[in-house]
Amino acid sequence: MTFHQINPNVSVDCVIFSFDQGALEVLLIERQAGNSEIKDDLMALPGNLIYEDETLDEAANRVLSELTGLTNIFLEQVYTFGNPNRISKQKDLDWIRAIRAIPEARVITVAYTSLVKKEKFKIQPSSFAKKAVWVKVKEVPHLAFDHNEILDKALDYLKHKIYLEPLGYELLPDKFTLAQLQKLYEAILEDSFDKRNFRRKILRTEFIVKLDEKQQGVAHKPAGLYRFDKSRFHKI
Amino acid sequence: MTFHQINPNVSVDCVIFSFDQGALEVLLIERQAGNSEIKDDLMALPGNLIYEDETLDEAANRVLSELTGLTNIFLEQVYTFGNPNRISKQKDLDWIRAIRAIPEARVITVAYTSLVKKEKFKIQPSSFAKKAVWVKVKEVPHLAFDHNEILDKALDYLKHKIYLEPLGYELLPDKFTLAQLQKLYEAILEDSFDKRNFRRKILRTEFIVKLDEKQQGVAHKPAGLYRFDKSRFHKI
DNA sequence: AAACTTAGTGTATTTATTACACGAACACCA
DNA sequence: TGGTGTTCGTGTAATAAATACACTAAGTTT
Repeated sequence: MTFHQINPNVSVDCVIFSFDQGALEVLLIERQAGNSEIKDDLMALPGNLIYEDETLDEAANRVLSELTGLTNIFLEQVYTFGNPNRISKQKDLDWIRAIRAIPEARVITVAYTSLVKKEKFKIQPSSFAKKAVWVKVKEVPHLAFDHNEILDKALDYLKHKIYLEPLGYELLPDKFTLAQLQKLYEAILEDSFDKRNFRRKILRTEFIVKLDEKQQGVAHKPAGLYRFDKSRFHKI
Repeated sequence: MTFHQINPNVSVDCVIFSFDQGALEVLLIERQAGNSEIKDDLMALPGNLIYEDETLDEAANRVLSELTGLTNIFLEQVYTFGNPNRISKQKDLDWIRAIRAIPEARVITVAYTSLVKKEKFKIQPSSFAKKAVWVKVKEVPHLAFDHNEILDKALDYLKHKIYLEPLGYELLPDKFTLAQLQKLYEAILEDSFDKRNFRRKILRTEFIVKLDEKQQGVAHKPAGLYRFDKSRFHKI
């Protein structure tokens, strides 16, 4: 175990999305002020101050892993939030005072985002995260700090990104139906599409390959299963 | 004059683009270490540490104005660079040592960008910028710190942005020809287009209005002049 | 075997993209 | 003043993409 110097002015926050039963979800922690007596009922994005000897990308990975147990996630930078009074709610001030070595330091935070297949990662909260939970994006409560604003920015980022990349690859199980994929697009873009047109458009891109397998155990005509072939991606 | 506390860990850098004679240009400063003896031949993006009591956006505006005289520019955040050894060239270290109160502090920098009509702004370098100059993007030399990387990121940002907004508005004179506009698109996207198709596409968007005026003093058939009507913008 | 539920498919219309060439208008010069 | 040089401005045909729209098929449940 080596020691790391903490930079008191810069933090990272992670906005991790997942997709389950037709709804986008985000990973939140219920923060806990170490061994202090602070009882804190605000949820937050996993985030923390960076070390002096790591890059921002590394910090995001480390912090995410420390707070939620998720490792080897491909995180992308979204935006940096640096309002001097982004920490101003009393609950936030109390929490900062309980947990930080230099509680009065101004902190600017760099937001990162990623998409994970929920079932492939076991979340194991640790350190000051009381627990980590998946919350439907549509049901996210009022969060700590400016974390609602950060979440909104990450959602905007997703909307752009889905035009550039086959995002489903990161969010859906390895084998999926076109109906699932369509629901994913609809959830991210907050829109709805005609089934036939969606299929034609998606299959034209050729990064989706039909398998010789069907859904099982559903009380209706079973859907065919597909998988991604990322190498064939061109553009949606 | 009020005093401001400087945050030693966070800076902003500004990537200001302009367009002249068919080429994109970027605003650079030739930095000078205050009253020190340091002779420094690297050019840099205008940038500096932030104050504790200003937002990042405000810092970008202040720093740009202090170093180049440009004021009231609409700056947008692009990306944040936080590699722990982004300051490692000897020239950069020397310069930092000459100019900064805490030269050993790790600095992460938030990059901002904007587009300006060159002829509308007089650049007036001040403080430690020896002078500020417009340099063609294609002819930018090796810059201080990681500023070439920052410039590249801002260029990528522009490429995306031009699909979403009528960028010419910010870069061209109030009255312009369609050939100028086409050259602008070609410069930003590093591509070339068929004249007829470009015109059809651009005019279809309806945010460009034909004026009852022509170019003057050119040794060929004069082109019609157009202006932007931003209110009509929909999408390219 | 009837009812229920979701899967899977085709066509016609409109709109966008691409590829491509020549006469018109002006300044300049001989 | 007429000829040369230069950029301007325009149309059409072919292909590709987007949109709007409804019924039968294949399973499970009762």
